[in-house]
Amino acid sequence: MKKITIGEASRQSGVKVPTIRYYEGIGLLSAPSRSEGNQRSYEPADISRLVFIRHARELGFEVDAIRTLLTLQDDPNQSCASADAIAKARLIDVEQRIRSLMALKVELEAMVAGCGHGRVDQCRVIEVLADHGQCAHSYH
Amino acid sequence: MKKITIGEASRQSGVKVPTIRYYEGIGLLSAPSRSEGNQRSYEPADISRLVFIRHARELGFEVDAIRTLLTLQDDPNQSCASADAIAKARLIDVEQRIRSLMALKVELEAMVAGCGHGRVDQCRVIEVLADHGQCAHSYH
DNA sequence: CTTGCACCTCTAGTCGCTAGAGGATGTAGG
DNA sequence: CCTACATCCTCTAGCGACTAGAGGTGCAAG
Repeated sequence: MKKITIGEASRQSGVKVPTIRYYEGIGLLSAPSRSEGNQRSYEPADISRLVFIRHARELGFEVDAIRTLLTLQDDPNQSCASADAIAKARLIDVEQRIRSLMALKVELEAMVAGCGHGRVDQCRVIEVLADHGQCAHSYH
Repeated sequence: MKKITIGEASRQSGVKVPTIRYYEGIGLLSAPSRSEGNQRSYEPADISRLVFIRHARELGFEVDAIRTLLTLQDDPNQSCASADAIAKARLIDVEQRIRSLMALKVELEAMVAGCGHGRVDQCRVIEVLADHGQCAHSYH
């Protein structure tokens, strides 16, 4: 039952101090009790919640999605269909992003390979950017 | 020498009208001449510049990087080493992003596959987020 | 001449934080 | 007990790259 300060909570959860306060402000984390001197005092459950949030953020889930996931976590009797849907949507998004980035990689490689370190008027980087028709791929 | 309105410039360049004004505001695009009635009047060169900007943005270049690329384009006597460096940095960034996203994809796939559409207390999505140790990869 | 769309400027909002000011509290050493 | 210093508090403003909306003007077709 020892009190966990915000700094300690930050160290244990890996979430920065101002970010913890920010999460409280937007209602992702409920306001903890306060010490005599008005300092936040966290409990182990809050640390778990912060780890959950951090992990979800690292996986690219938006704050709104995390809010939904957290309400699901709080009530384990619900169907997990929502959580499943959120994860699936995120997966589709990630797959799309990977495809775009792969195409982009090809294009950048061609740009860099084409650049002979001469003057700008022979530079493929500039040329490709100026004229979309030069693109290796026209995915965008 | 017909005047190109901002709407027409938008259609031809693929850059939205408010975004064109925004680019003017941040100095990416110089302020065009105005009509009698104070309406912006663009020239073909402006459209090219907008296409250049749009293309670079789609490739993920930041506005600051584009600013540099544009000054290079304006003065073709310079060495293209800067443009080359910008493109190379971007390539490295893209490769890193692809690696992260691939690892993330694996993790999301495991989550979604593990979800039996039952109740939340058996849901792998929630479980994995709550306990980092469950991760397929610990890259983050 | 009116209708209605496109244009104008300006401000404020988006997202997920991050930085800094200016002050209070808590703790360790002397 | 005093001082020094880290940590905490609240509040506001800033980031990047736009986007949305209010409130008003210009212009072209019917």
